[in-house]
Amino acid sequence: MKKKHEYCCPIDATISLIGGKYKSIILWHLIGKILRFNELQKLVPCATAKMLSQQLRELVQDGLINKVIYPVAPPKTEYSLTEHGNSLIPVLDAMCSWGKKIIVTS
Amino acid sequence: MKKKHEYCCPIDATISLIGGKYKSIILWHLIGKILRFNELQKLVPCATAKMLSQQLRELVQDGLINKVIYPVAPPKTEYSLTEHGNSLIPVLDAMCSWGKKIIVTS
DNA sequence: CAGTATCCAAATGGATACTG
DNA sequence: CAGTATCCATTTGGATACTG
Repeated sequence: MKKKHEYCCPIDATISLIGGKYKSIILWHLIGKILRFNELQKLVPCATAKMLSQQLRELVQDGLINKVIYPVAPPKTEYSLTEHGNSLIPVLDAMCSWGKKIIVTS
Repeated sequence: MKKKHEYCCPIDATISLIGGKYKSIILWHLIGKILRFNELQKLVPCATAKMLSQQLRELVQDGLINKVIYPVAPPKTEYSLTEHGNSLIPVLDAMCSWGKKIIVTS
């Protein structure tokens, strides 16, 4: 997902940030919500814990989501969309609408 | 890009069809156009010929693009969006708009 | 022109076990 | 709870050479 060279087009830029296998799914679940790690695990059952934490880490690095760690026992973390992440909502909505159509069709 | 299990959400379904590294870029270039293989190669320089033909084949299989082979010498083929492919335009547009924004910002 | 074949390197992803 | 570490299998992707 990281590219050092220049993008060949705007779509390329978008894909390089949200093209990860589970990234758009994670972002979609975070729209208007604050979720903890195990809540995301339940919502994205197709991703293993390893994959989930990896993708979350990259999304944090790319400034699309916030991660807040509460220094309590047992550990508690919360993930939410940043402003930048919120700007993706139109993209996620379009993907979701199209996905719904092909699910009922198939 | 093929999944036998059920999708965990609509976004998942969309990703499984257009989540390939170059698929959305190819589709975007085909909006309102009919392009030949070598034209697509120039437009998507980040993809090798192998990758391009592979992704095109999958897109044809998934019913998103048409491939027309003209029985002439030298060989000539043309790729275009199907009706189903056209229904993706809102998704591609959203991805493109967002990509433009992050390119100027970065 | 429009690809395919082959070989190989790198990235991705899953299972299991473990930690603060 | 919220992860990380390790190992390993699969997938992806690039380079090069070749074909109808």
